Amino acid sequence: MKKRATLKDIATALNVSVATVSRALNNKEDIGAQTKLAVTEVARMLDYKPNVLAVSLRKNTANKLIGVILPSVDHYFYSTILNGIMNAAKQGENLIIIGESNQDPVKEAAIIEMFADYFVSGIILTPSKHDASNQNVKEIVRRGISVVLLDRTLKTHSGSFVQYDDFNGGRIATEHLILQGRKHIAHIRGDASCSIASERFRGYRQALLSHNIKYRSSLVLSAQQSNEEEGYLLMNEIFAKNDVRPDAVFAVTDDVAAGVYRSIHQRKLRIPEDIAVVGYSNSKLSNFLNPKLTSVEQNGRSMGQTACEILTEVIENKSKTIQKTYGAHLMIRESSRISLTKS
Amino acid sequence: MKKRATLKDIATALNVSVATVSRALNNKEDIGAQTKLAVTEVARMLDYKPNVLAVSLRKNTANKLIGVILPSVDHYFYSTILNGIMNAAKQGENLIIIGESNQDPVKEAAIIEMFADYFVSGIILTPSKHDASNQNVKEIVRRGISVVLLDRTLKTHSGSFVQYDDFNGGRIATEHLILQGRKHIAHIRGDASCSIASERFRGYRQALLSHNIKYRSSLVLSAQQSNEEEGYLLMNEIFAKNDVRPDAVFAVTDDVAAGVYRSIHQRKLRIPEDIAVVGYSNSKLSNFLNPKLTSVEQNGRSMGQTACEILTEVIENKSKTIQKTYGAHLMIRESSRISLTKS
DNA sequence: AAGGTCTCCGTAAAGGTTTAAGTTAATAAC
DNA sequence: GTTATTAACTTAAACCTTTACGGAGACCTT
Repeated sequence: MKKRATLKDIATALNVSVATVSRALNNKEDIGAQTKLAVTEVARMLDYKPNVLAVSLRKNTANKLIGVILPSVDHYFYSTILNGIMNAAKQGENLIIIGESNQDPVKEAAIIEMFADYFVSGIILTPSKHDASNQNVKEIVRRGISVVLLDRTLKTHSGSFVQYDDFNGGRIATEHLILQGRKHIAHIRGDASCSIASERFRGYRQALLSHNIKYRSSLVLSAQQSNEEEGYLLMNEIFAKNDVRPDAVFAVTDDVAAGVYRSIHQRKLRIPEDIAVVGYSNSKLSNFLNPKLTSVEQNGRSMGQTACEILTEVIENKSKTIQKTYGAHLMIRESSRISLTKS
Repeated sequence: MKKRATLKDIATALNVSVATVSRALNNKEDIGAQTKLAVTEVARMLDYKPNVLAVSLRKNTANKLIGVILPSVDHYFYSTILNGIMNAAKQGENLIIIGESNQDPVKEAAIIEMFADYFVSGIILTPSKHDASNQNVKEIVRRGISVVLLDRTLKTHSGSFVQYDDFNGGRIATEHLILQGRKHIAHIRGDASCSIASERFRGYRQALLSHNIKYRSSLVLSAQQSNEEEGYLLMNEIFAKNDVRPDAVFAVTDDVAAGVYRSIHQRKLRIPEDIAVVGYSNSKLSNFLNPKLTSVEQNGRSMGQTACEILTEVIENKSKTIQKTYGAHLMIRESSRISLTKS
C-alpha cells in the first residue's frame, strides 16, 4: 500500500517546479521539448496518475463522471439500458454512478443531490411517473448539470432526450393483428398515469379507427404493476365480461403477455389459432414462451448507448440540444400468425 | 446555478475562522456551545453541504463511495444482486459506482484502477472466470482498499466473501429428482473453468452416489455460454446419444432449462410426466415457463444486500474478515412432480 | 547598445476542507 | 499575586492540481 506518486515527486526528481511538470503532462504551451520528454519519462517510471479528486476540486467539475438514475436496475429493460450506457461510456474512460428511484420523486431528488455533491458532469435520467419529477429535472438544469432524459420525457422539458415512438408501437402491433384477420382485439394497457402506456393505447385506438373497427371499452383493461400475475387476472376478467370471445390480445408488456398465456392455456385454448397475442419490449422472455411471443422491439441497449453518446456531446457543448425518437419495429413470432414460417 | 456555500462563507458571516466552523459542524472538541449553535444555524440558512471532493482529498479517501464490479448488469441474477447492493447502500447515503467486466480480467483490472483513482472506500467484486482475476484481487488489497468477493470466490483469497453453497444446490436438486423416482438423470453443466458449475456438478455426482445410481458420462454435457439455445442443442444431443431416454434433466441455469423445454416439447414429450426438469437460480423465468420450473433458489437480492453490509463493516474495521455461505434451497414447482399440489 | 520579442520556467494563489500547533483570556490553584 | 490549567478560539500547513503572472535569458531589430 505504498503512496501514489504526485506531481511533486516528479518535480523533485527532476529538480523543476510542479507547475512545469503539470504543463508538461497536460500538453500546455510554454514547455521545452526535452523537459517535456524527461517529465513524461519520469512520470511513466513512477507510474504517475493524476489525482482526480484534486483535479476535480481545482477545475470545479468532475471529469468523466456520469450519473444514471433508473426506476430499477433489476427490471430487464432497464438493465439492458444500463448495459448500453456502460458500453458507450467505455470502461476505464468514463465512470458510471448509479441510483434507483423506484418511481419515487423524493428518492429521485435525493439521488440527484448526491450526484451533484460529487460534481457529476452529466446525468442520464428516466424520470419517475409522478409530476414531481418535473421539478427534479428543473433542479438538475438549475445546477448547470447536463442532462438527457431516457425512455420517458416530460412536457416541461425542452432539453435533450431519447425515447421510443410508443404511439406507433401500439399502432403497428394492433395493425398486425388486424391484418392477420383478427376482429375482436383486446388490450391490456398500463397505468393511466404513465404516458408511455397512454401512447400505446392511443396507437391501439388509431389502428382500430383506420381499419374501421369499432372500439369496445369492454375489451380494454388497465394494469397497475404490469406484471405476470396481473396479466393473468385481467385476461380472466376479459374472458368473463365479454360474450364474444376475443381473438387477439395486445399486452402492454411481455410480462403481462406471459400472464395472458397462462389464462388462455388454462382454458385449453390455442395460441395463435384461437387467440393471437402480441407483447411489448421484445424481452428475453418473448423467446422463451411457448409459442414464442410476437413483440414490439424495444432495444434498450442501443437506447442506452445513444443516450450516453448524446450526453457526452451535450457535456462538451453545453448549448447543444439533441432529441431522438426511436421508431417502432415489430418482431413477429409464432404467437400471432397461423402460417409458421421460421422467423 | 449559483455557487454553493463553503465553510468560508459561514465563517465570514459569523466573523470566525473556517477552522472553528469546521469543528462546529463535525462535532469536534474545542468549540463553544453558542458558537456551535450559531454555526449550524447559518449553515442551515445557507444550505451548506460539504464539498466531498475537498473532504476526500484532505482525508485521502472518498467517503461513502462503493465500487461494484459484475460480469454483466443485464443478466437477471446479477441485476438482482445490484438491486440488493443498492438497497443496502441506502440511496443518498452511499454512492454506488459500477463497472462491467464481461468476464475479461483485463477489463476488470482497468475498472479496478479507475475505482482506485476515485479513492473508493470499498469494492464488491464478482471475479471473472479466469485465473488472472486472482492477481486483480491482490491488487485491490495491495492498494489498501476493502473488498468483498461476491458469488464466486478464489482459493488465493483469504478475505471476506459471500457465496452460495453450489455443491449442496446441485445435490438437493438431483436428490429431489431421485426421490421422485427418476433413474436416468441427465445433467447439462456449465463450463469446466467455472468453479460454480463444477460445484453443482460435484453435488450431482454426490447425490447419485449416495443413492447408488451409477454415474453415466453420456448423460452429462457441458455448456459454454449457458443460454437457451445451448440448452436446446445439448438436450438434442443427449437424446441422440442415449439409447435409454432420460427421465429427468438437471440444468445448470434456468435459461438452459428453457432450451431443454423446447427440445422436449419438440419431441412431443411431456414435462414432468415423461421427463422432469430442474433448473438453477429460480429466476423470473421459472414462473413463466409452462409448466412452471422447479429451480434451486438463488436470492441475488439478499446476497447483494449482505455483501454490501459486510463491506461497510469491513470498511469501518479494516482488520475484520467476514465470510458467509448461503445455504441452498429448492423451489419445487410443476416441472418435477407428478402430483400437482399448489406451491 | 538599447529596446523588443519570444521561449521556457518558477512563484504563488486558488479550489474547500481538516487538523496540528499556537494564542488569548478567563479561571483555578497556591 | 504569580503561576498552571483550561476553554475557545486562530493560524497555517497540508491534501494535489491548475493557471495567471512575472522573470530571466536568448535572440533579433534598428
